[in-house]
Amino acid sequence: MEHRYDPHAVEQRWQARWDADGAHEVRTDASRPKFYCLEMFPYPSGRIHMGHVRNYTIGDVIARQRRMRGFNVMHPIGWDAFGMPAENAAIERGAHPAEWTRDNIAYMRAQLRRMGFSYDWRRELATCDPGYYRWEQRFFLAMLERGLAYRKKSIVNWCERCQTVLANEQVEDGKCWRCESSVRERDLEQWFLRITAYADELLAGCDRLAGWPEKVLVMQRHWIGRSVGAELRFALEGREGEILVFTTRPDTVFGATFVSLAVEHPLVAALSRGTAQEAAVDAFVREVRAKTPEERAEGKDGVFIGAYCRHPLTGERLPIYAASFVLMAYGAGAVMAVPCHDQRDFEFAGTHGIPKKLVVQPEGEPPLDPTHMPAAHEGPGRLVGSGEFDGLTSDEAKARITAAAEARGFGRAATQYRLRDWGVSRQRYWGAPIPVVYCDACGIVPVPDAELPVVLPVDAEFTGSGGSPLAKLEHFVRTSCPTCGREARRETDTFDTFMESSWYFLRYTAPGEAARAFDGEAIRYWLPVDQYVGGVEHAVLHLLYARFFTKVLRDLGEIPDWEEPGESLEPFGNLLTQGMVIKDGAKMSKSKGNVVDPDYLVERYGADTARLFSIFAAPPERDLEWSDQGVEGASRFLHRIWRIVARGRGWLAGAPAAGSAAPSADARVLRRLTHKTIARVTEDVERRSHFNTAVAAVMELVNGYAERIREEAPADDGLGAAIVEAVRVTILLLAPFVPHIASEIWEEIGDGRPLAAAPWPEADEAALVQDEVEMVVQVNGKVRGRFTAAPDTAEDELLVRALADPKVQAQIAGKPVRKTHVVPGRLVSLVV
RNA sequence: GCGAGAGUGGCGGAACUGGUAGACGCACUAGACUUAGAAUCUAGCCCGCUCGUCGGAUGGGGGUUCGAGUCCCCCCUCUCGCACCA
Repeated sequence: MEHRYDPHAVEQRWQARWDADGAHEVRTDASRPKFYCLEMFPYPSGRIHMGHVRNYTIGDVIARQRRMRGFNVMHPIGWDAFGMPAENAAIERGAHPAEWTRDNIAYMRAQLRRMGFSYDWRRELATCDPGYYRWEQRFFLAMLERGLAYRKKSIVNWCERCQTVLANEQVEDGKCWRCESSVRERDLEQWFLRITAYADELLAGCDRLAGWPEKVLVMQRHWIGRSVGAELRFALEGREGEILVFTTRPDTVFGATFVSLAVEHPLVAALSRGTAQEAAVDAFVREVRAKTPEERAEGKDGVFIGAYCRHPLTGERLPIYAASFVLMAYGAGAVMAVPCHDQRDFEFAGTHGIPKKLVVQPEGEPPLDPTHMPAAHEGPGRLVGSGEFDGLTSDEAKARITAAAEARGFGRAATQYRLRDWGVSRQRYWGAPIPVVYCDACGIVPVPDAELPVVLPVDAEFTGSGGSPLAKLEHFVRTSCPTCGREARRETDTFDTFMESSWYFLRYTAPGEAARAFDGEAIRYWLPVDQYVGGVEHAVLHLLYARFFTKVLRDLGEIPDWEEPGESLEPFGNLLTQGMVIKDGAKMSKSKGNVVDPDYLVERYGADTARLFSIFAAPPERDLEWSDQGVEGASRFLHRIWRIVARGRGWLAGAPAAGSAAPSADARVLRRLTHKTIARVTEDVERRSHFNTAVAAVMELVNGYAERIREEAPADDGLGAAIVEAVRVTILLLAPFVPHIASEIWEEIGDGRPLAAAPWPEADEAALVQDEVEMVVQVNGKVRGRFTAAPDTAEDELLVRALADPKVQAQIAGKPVRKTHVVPGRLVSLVV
């Protein structure tokens, strides 16, 4: 052991040793309990950033601690290697996306190794590898066969800058989630995955995810957005046909005084044609469709389309409007408008002079007057003006009116979701090719399994304009139809990269398998992921898609079901969403110029300091404010431990003296601190995931014995033994956080076994027992005195001792004590 | 607007089920060591004063309780998510 702590020498030495020993390689072993610890894999952007350091340190602490606990721990890493930055680099710098990605992976892999993360590197995978995405192509074709993948022309979110389509989840505030430019609507033929078919299971599964943050579950439930109501049909007046609407308020149907259609609704053009309104409707539709989604969200505009429909129950004539706020993509793209009981319809009716009809009267309130209501009444109540349904509560009426609609043939119960099917086509090069062929004679033809993978060709040109480079590659596009053999065209779109990240955690269980996607035995053993760690920004995107994919793969028979029969199959048992790394009040980003490079940290202080700082500065789920001085503090703590141990190495390394018959009070106090610390750290790491307080507890322990370690052993043998125990425990408890320095010190003063084989310490209950506890005496709620007593002192006795305190007597001042509370081991409370 | 979370020293943060508020770290102050500095060690470090085992203090106001940072009600501020989903 060197006199002075040299992090680089220590870290290189142990990293080399772990590699040589295959220390973190794991195999499926049914005889041992498993623990699957996973962090969200990185996009190989070039270099790791502090967010990665934090994310992967948290995961590594958990992985290493569970290993010490005896679990067979799988801790894998890989690369989310497809995506637009690689293509942009090609356009800007001429580097091929494949080379750019490969070089980035090489650099970042070296960075992760220098951090000392305990990955099983044999399981490493990159999603741009054809050996990976070929399975995805097969899953897609299986989905196609089952109708879970389909092609349709639809209005899509188009990002001009990225020249591609975006899923709804990738549009934030009307802007592209990656480049933040405005998104426009565009009509395109796209491939979709039928995630809506799994809406109910995805929703039900949320209730079983007890190990997820409530906030993420709330976001997912809201995103799925299940609403129960009815579909009702309103017959057109004077011609064949009807308007289908979805409503969650069938109880208010008698209050409908008009019907609103989305401007994209086919009946808008059809019904207005030839009427006096035709020109006005055309102009309005053009105006609205030219708007960006956020512009469109501003007002509640609309126009009468010159046609009427009939109320299904009263036969009344209702005008039909086209309205900007009605969404074609939700429900039937049409709504029955009930001004008195829906605020949007209320406002719309006001500006267009449409009558309002009250049909729900809130109970226990004076009757509402539709002509003087300041706002719609959207709450419940009893029905009025609704014929045979008058007097029913809203809830009763919902059921009765829906039943009536069904019986009379103008509607039925229906459920709608906010969730839309997942559009997976991207007009980009650097992604997995979609394995289908278009044949003039046979239509859409899947690429036969034997011809998979459809490999992404390397010889594309990257100009940055004119759409996908793949479409310009004749030798790729021109192919023959697998069915009829005639000339055909390949699909030139590639998959959304969220496809690859939706199943990588399954592939880690059998990374080298060339003949099949998964090994069922391995899946059954390792899944679900016991702890998943990643950024909250994926609360709906990645985490919803991955849950969906897991269920689909089960239904396709690709993976076994590891849950109880009838339960939703969930991939991630526990989820920890870590906060962002902040500097000067803002997220670290190149554009803000507030980035701290992990390489600099590791060079200057070493990986253990970088790890310790990112753990200690804040609890994991909260944002972490960067602090140069905080890093200094972390480094100082490691140097301090080194120094303390180096000072006492002469006697600390010897075998601990067996506990002498009657240890001194000093020794007992230190032993108690040691075992209290074990209990606290274990609780913080395993149950609370409060790694910052776990480290603080170890620091307290060190403070408790540091000054007693001199070059010479203390004269008190019992104390010497207690110190040796305390130091060893310190190193064991720190091992998951700062594994290099812990290994080095353990080699010097450990119990002879390698640290890798040392178990996590167990708190000794007997050592925790206190001889005496400090009792507090409160008078009228204020602390007025203290005394010490044995923890098992009787309550009567404690009361007597409390009253004997002169300070307490002074406060009581002869007044009668009206009430007493004794909490043994804590306090005596007196009221006068 | 709706939903979720959070407001504690100069700073990051502790206080888990109501029981000594401010653990741990940073910064700061004084002292020791040193030619000097760095490093290290020792002590102090919420505010106030009449310097006491004193008074006040966990965004503001009220309540429950012997006792509230913690529970309940009202208000203020901040962060995040969703925002015409019929």
